[in-house]
Amino acid sequence: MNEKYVPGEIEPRWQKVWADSGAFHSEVDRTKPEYYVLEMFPYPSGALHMGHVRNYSIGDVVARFQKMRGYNVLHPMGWDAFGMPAENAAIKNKVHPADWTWSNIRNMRRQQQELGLSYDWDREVATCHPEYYRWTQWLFLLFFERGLAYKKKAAVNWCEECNTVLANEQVIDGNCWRCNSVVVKKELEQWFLKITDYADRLLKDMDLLGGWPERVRTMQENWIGRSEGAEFSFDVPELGEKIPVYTTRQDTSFGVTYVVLAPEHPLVEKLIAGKPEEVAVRAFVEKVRKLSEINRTATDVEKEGMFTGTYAVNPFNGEKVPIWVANYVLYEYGTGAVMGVPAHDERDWAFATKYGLDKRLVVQTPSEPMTIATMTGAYGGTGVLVNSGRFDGLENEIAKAKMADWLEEQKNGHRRVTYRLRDWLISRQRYWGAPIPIIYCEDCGAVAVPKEELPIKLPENVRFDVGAVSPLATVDEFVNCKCPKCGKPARRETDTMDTFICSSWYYFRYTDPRNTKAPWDINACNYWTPVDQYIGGIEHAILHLLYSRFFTKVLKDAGLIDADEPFKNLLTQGMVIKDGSKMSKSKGNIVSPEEIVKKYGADTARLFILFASPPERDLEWSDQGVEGAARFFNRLWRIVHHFAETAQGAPATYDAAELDADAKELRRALHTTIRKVTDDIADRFNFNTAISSVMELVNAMHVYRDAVKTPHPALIKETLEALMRLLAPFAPHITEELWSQTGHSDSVHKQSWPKWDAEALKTDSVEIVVQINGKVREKLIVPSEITGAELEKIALSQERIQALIEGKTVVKVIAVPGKLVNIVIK
RNA sequence: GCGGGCGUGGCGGAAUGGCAGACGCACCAGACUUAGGAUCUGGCGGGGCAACUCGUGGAGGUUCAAGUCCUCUCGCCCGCACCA
Repeated sequence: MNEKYVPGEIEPRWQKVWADSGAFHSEVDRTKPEYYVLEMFPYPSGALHMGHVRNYSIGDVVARFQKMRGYNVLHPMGWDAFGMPAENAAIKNKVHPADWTWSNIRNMRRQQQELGLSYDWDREVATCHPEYYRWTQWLFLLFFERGLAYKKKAAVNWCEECNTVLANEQVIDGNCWRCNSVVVKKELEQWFLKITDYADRLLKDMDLLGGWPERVRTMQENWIGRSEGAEFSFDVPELGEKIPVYTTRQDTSFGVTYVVLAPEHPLVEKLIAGKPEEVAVRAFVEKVRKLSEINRTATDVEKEGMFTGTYAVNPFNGEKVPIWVANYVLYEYGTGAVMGVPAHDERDWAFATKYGLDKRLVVQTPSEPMTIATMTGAYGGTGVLVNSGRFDGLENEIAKAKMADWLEEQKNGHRRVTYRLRDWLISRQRYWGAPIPIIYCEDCGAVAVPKEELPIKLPENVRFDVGAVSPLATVDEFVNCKCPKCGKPARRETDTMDTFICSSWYYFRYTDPRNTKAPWDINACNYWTPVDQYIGGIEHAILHLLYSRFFTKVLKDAGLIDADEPFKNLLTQGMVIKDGSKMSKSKGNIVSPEEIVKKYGADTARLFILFASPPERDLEWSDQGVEGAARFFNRLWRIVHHFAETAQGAPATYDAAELDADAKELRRALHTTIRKVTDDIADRFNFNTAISSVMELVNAMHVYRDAVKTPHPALIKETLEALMRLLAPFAPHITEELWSQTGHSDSVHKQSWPKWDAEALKTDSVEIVVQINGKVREKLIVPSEITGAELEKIALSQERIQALIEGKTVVKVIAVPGKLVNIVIK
């Protein structure tokens, strides 16, 4: 047997054995319960970083643990391989994006394999492979057929740096999610997916996501942003026009003192035509439109507006109110026009105050009546309606419903639900993505490419430095084609799809990755999905996780899957931090996983990462902590070797009742650990405490070693075997090696998860704390099965306790068997 | 502004309402050593010689008993944010 633990020798050897034997390959097996564990597939940027290592280490523990528990585990890995960095590399270094991407994949796959992760490599997918994006295109056509993909001209987000449009979800604080440069608005014709059709279901089905962190659910709820209100119109008699407004506070309609439009509103031109205000308003509109999204919408921006010179009529009371244009009204939300109720809306209050507009109180609090004169701001709370004609005296919540009813009766308006969520802009003016399979024909319009012609492959010889147009537009052989409907010469769509489309369905593809007839076999897919445990970073809380939910619902409607939701349970891992901030190249605080593996081994890297922090929390990297993990393995190695001979040939069973006190104690420690590790992994993913309890077990083995001359062979055998199995999901190599060295011919990873014996957890005696008024005053060792009444008697008879309660009145005694006695005295 | 989360030793972090600080790191002392950055043993929240006492951001409360439950409050992080 080897005297020293040399991970560099052990790890590659076992990795090869596992790969050669197909140890982690899985197939549909209906005799077993299935478990699908998935880590978010990476972008092949070049090399793994510690965040990846953390992500995969967590997933691997879950996968290996569930496998040992008897589940048929699906644990795949792949590549989110389309995207900008490959194209930027092409421009900068004159490498083809495909070459750059595939070489990165090779390198990162090797790094993953060196971590000993239990992936089924037979199921690997890469979104840039034609056999993958063929189905991305097929799915696009499915959306197109179902009326869920459409093209429209709109003011869209444009990143000057990336030379492409962005989805709303990809604009973070007014900046591009990728390159962080300022996003501008451009009027362009683009492809959208109708995610808004699913807004309500995306919201409602949040109930099915009990296994998701509260935080992520709330973020999605906020993003979808549902609000209930009413839409109705103000007449503009002099023009014969109507101005529809959207409000959630129709109960305050009698408090309207002005109406205000977004500068982009198409009615503005008509309203100002021929008025003295015309020139000034037009200049104002131009000024506002030029502002970037962030400058336009920040709450601290001063509210500015102008009177249009025209008036509108409030349908509730027939009153004439001035029509304004203001920078704080968003054209994209609601109807792009708002009723101004200064008394009951903070923004309106500020605006009315600034421009001297009227304020009228219509919701009153009868207990402490307010007046406009004494109010210092808008009142947004509940109350009773006043100054509201026939609605006077109603509770405002009731008035809301009554006034909506009235609008509907008058046919001048209706209830309306509005969402903040916008349709998903998915076309990109870039090369390295899945081409949108649409052909434009002069006669037939936008026509779907016939499915049998998929994939529409990316041409290889393309110039990438063409600026703000899609590189594909410059390739004539690609662009020119025939209309599938009428056969006339036609042009291909030259935009590619947002990479988030590719990643919205990859977890379904894993269930049947080599299917050439369909994106997946329905039966295989339904066997494995939904994903039982998904693991990844919080940065995808909205983007990827919302898009995937949307895709899943559409695919369910199309009959391609049974699941309502893609990911049953979600674990959002924390970041890896060093010196107080996230590891990044620019901060120069990167620790290379490859170097750590080289120096200490994969097991040590994994153990440290799992031990240092619970998975959801940020993890502070510590070189000394890694040393500690390595030290633990050396200690483990030595104690296993110390006992190996004792265990050799020991009987498989023994009579626990015959054990001496030291042996009993070791056995108790062992079974306590089995229970703790099992619960920690299964119930709460607290790998850090699971590992610490294994460390305690190893400490207990040292104590046993020092305490006895002749260790109990069968107990030692039981302990070693359980120890190896408990640690196997965390440290697959060293446990496999020690398992083999202690005379086992099969893999430790094929063993079943150890079970604890409840009988072994029992102790003959327990320590009881005796408190007086909640303060610990004495500790006793008593037989474990002692009752509360007996406990109380013993506690009170203690000399020390006697002395302390001398002369006082014992008010009450609480005795908790196995725990404590609390004596309350006065 | 709205929503979510987090505040515990020098550090990472433990604690079904029941001995606060498990486990590990760092540190200190000792052993073995020519040597140790290997290993082993012991110590390690503050104050106090001790008995004891204070201590989980702060202030109240519930309870025999609170890091844990409730109310208020302070600080930090994250998300959304002129969404009508």
